[in-house]
Amino acid sequence: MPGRYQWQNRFRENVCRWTVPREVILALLSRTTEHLTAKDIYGSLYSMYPGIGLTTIYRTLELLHRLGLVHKVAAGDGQSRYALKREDKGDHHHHLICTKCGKIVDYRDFVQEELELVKKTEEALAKKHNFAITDHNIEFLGLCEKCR
Amino acid sequence: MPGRYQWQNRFRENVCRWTVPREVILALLSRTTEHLTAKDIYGSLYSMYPGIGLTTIYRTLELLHRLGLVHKVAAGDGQSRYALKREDKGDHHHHLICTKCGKIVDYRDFVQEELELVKKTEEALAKKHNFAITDHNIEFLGLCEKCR
DNA sequence: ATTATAATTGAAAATGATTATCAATATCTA
DNA sequence: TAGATATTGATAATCATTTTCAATTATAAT
Ligand SMILES: [Mn+2]
Ligand SMILES: [Mn+2]
Ligand SMILES: [Zn+2]
Ligand SMILES: [Zn+2]
Repeated sequence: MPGRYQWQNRFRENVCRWTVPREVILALLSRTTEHLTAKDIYGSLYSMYPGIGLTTIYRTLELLHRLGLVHKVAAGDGQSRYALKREDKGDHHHHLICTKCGKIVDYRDFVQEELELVKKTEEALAKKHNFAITDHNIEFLGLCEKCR
Repeated sequence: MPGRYQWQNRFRENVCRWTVPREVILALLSRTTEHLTAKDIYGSLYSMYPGIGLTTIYRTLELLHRLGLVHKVAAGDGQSRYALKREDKGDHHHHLICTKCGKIVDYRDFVQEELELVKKTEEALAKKHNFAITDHNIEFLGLCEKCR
């Protein structure tokens, strides 16, 4: 349980309670580097925690997203996918997405170069269009090995 | 009607018929630079063409996307938005997206630099992960002037 | 021009992901 | 420990998009 105490604190700051479903969902997310759908999570948790509600999973993921603990990615196949943000600074990455099956691959090649460009662009755009920019996506779309 | 004949030909090549709904939808898309939802289109067309079905709009947009005539963008607010691809080479652009209201702003600043990096990254990733890459997205997310 | 074929349309119903409701329960604070 | 209130899970509701299917229309062949 990597950041368990940090998580608890983050929750308390926001008047959120530390509950079993939340702990179990965070634990699952921290055990994988994959990008999971709500249903993926529901399925994985079922053996350890039958009775957990899909609704709770959606609510928890939304909360974690609001607290900035997870990334939420739209793979274009209709469902959202979630992955835990790692505290590790060098973890920033971008995505390669299969538009057929929704698979998401993290990549870190050239990310440093991309980030420099992103920073420059972001500043210019924020000013020019009066946007409060909070995030960016760089993603390549196509068909994965299995789906092509 | 900018590319009307090109469109007709593109349709014929694909055993697709040139119909009134398709012409009207393309005409509408070619009159604006905005990114429209299926419902936006349905609403705009209603006066000129009452009786058009929302289903037909979805089907046509999907077809246009398959033929490579429109961009399909997921603004993260649940609906997809569509914009006609311009034949003009210099039209390539990336997006600034409001996560609250779904507004999409095209930007062309720094796009040249971005494209060089994109090209390099795309080649490396395609080889490394055995993906057939067909497209890319570079988007900045945040709140627009009205929504912040 | 007429006809035959197959693509297209639109209404209605179905789907599938996500959200809202609400009574029961669990967590936290004092 | 007890009370205040945040959270849960079952259920129903939304909402965008798809599917079905009989009627209509565009195109190719006569
Ligand atoms: Mn990722
Ligand atoms: Mn655009
Ligand atoms: Zn795939
Ligand atoms: Zn906005």
